[in-house]
Amino acid sequence: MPERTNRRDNIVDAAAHLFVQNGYDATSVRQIADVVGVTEAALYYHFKDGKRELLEAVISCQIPDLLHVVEECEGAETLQDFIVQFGQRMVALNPNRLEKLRWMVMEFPRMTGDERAMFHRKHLAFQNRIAVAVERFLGDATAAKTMAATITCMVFGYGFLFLCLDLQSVSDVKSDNIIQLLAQGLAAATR
Amino acid sequence: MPERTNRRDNIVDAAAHLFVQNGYDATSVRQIADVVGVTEAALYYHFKDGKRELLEAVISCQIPDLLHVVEECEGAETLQDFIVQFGQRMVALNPNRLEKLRWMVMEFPRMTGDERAMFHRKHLAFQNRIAVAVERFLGDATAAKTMAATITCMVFGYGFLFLCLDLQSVSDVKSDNIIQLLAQGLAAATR
DNA sequence: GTCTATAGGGTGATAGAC
DNA sequence: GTCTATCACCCTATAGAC
Repeated sequence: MPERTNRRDNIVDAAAHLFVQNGYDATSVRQIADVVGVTEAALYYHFKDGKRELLEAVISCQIPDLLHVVEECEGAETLQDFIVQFGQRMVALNPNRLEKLRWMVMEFPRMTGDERAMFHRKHLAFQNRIAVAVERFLGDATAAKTMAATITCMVFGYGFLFLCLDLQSVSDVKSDNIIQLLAQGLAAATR
Repeated sequence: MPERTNRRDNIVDAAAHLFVQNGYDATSVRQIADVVGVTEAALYYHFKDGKRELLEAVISCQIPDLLHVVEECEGAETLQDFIVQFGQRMVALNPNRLEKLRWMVMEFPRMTGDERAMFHRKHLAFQNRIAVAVERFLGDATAAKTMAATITCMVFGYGFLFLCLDLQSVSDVKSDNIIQLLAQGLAAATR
């Protein structure tokens, strides 16, 4: 394995881990080099533009891909069932998916236009996939888009508040109850 | 530690602004001192424990207070009306309220248990106030709590995705449509 | 490609004069 | 309370040997 792995990729992986864990500013190039097991100088050979180029590389490979979560729910037979399945799968996601998204929020102000556009493209693809999935229950494309946006706001809002900010440790409201209420409501709103 | 001098408050204000704007790590003590118009040494006289104590002071005065938003909606005559009013007021909030919350998410991992508890207390007060406000439409305290949690997830999710991550600039879904859909749905779910 | 060595500057923090 | 002067350390980045 050591022979076949690309050093550049190793560096990006290490940087990604440290950036997400401690933040870009709190992570030094030295720290990254230590984790990879090379010197700083070697690192600057691979990334001529230094730390910022490293950030760029990390951003483009750290945008979480969640399309598969939508796919897994496409067998649902009712809108209510779809929302429940989707919500439960999203909440059950590997916690480091959320860590990555938290980090995106954190670094967003320092991203370039291109980097932001990359994130937007990926997120819109996700949201559109949801819209397509729910359109068969609604029949109307515009309504489906609004529905998809509503569902994503809900799910990410829960993630940020209850998981990132650890509200779950002090609130007795359970995610299942929120999901049930939302699913029932949104289904009822379309009848 | 006698009373709070005026200077001390000036320092906290300057630090708060810089921390929220650029992040804790990217802000130097020197920078803060420059903005206030004193030297670093003077700053260390007021905050014996240095930069970390400064962060502590900033955290405790930066947790956004949103209770008044709930109060302003308490005249609503139906649940649907309440949600619409509340959602619109939240979206219309001064953008720097959201900046502060974004910053809380950013710095959360480095907060102490006490600092997190302070945030949790304040947020739960907010959420409970919503629960009390909607209880008259539901009659059931548990259902009101779930409803309050759902509404906050929705509103903060919109804030993070569409405002912090600027999804509004690339999505054609408008906040009003999301709010309307949610309000209609949640009202319908209780009938 | 990777190393050693080092430049050049910023950082948090302190001592002691006023 | 505020200053000047200074510390020891860490940072990003580069030059040149191997």
